[in-house]
Amino acid sequence: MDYVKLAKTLIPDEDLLPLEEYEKLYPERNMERGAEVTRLAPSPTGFIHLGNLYSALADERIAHTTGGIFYLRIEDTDLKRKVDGAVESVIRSLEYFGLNFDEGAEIDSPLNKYGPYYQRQRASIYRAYAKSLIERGLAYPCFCTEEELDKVREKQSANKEITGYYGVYAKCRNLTEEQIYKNLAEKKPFVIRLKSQGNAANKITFKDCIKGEITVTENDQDVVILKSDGIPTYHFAHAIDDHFMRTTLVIRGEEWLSSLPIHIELFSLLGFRLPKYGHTCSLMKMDGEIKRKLSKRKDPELSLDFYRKAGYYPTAVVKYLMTILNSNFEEWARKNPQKDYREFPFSISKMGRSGALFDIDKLNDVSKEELATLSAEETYDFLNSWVKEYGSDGDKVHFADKEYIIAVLNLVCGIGGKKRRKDIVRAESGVKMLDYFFDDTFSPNYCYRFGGETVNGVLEEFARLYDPADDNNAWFAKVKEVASEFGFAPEMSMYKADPQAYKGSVADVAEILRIAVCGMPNSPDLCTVMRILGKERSLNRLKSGKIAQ
RNA sequence: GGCCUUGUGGUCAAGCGGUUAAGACGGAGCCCUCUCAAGGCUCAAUCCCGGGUUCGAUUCCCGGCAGGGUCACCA
Repeated sequence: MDYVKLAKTLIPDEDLLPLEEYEKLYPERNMERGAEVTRLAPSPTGFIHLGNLYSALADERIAHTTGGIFYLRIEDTDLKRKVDGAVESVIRSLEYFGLNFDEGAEIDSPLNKYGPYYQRQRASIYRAYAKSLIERGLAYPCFCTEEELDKVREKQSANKEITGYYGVYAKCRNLTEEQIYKNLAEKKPFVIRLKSQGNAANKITFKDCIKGEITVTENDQDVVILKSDGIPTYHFAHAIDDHFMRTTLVIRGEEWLSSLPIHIELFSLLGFRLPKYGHTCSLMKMDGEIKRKLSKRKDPELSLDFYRKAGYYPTAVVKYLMTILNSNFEEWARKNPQKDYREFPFSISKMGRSGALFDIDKLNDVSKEELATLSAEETYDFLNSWVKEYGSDGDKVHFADKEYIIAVLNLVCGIGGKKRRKDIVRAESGVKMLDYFFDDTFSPNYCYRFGGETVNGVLEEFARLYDPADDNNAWFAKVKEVASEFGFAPEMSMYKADPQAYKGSVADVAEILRIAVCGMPNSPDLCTVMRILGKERSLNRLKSGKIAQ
């Protein structure tokens, strides 16, 4: 068969360059030894999720700890799934979490010499190589319809055979020249399939950077490389792009492991050197008794918006991911509390081999610790940025008074004090816990454990004694005074020694005051709370906290 | 179902022939204390099962079992 003629007929494009030209156009990158080129290659189907961030973080860390390049390529070969604005969203999302691309789609960089970074714009490269494969007798047109393919698949699975287009099932592989041209003349749509040279009986061992040694069987499937619209499939585009973009390390989800043999064959037939691969495990979740992959549809915590809305500090999410990515990260971070996580010697070989359950408790802990490293000013800025985007109108008004909020934060967080409080886990709940510092959001739960006479008496008496000029000691002395007056033990030790002799202890008196002032039995240092609230507001609350009789 | 892959406390996990089997989160308790938070201390809890190999297996081999992934003109 005249393959050259066939190639020309099938791919008549005139804008294709000789293959060597592409090699010259996209030369090997000039980099230090050991520098890795990694990439994030999402399809613009919507919004990226935690799993994407997880693997992007690995990509980014490896590229940037080795002095390499981290770039963005858009896999938009399937236009049915395209969503507008997705690319911008990917970039902005990663940026929010502190990950930046060095080059790629929509990235303004002088490094953009390996583009275009949208696969749709790279059609001619793919077609040039597909054409060459046809010329070499390594690819052929296939006229099978989807219905025919479905039928074959059904038959195969009924016979418990391996499904797919291979061996005797590869009908179009052996079409004669006449049949091909006849089909072409009839304008039958066709795809270009790889004429696989492999044999499924052969095993190949492959070293994955994350999973270690794995054995796979050689590919014998005549996979589609060019779809009927002339656009390549993932497999073909992957081989071409990662070769010409000079990717050294492909990090991708483990769902790709099973198609690795296809890629190995493609790289080999195309004469490209195989990049290194690292297949990441997926983030899992417990669904009742079942452990399963985090799902876009079922699990809101997979969406990155979830973390923004909930007000997780972006670095906290990243650090949480780091703890899963490299389990020695936590220990390192503990030893180097002042260092940026970026200084951590990230290692791909330390990545886990099996899927980790997503652990929100752990995230909360990391987040709490992270927030506790911020100054009052920084905390304000973070909370304020959350309020601007997701807060209520009331929150916005509250946050306009920066001075007041800072005073509150200094107390709530114990900033500047000897003991740092770690109350704020994330912005949403953090902002909410500030509610009682404002009259319009103060919603008390008067859950007193004493009767009206006692409560009202304590409240009235304390209001009479209260002087905002008092320091903590003087303030507490007054609480004790009130305690004695109403039959409570002024010292805990006294109460413990003889509980029967008292109505309760100072702690109970403080609780009464706290419930009146804060609307709940727990709060940070009450004396300071009252000082922040101011005399008038404090006194009002002592008054309105009384039990109606 | 075929193929690939994984199995250490509830979770993330170190350890990779001999260990009192780290650490962190979560849980329980104690201390501190005007409450809460923080902090300090303590405790409970793990090598999937069965065979080998070996003086000795959590570590190596085989077989079960249980998870996970994948079998498209989607990526």
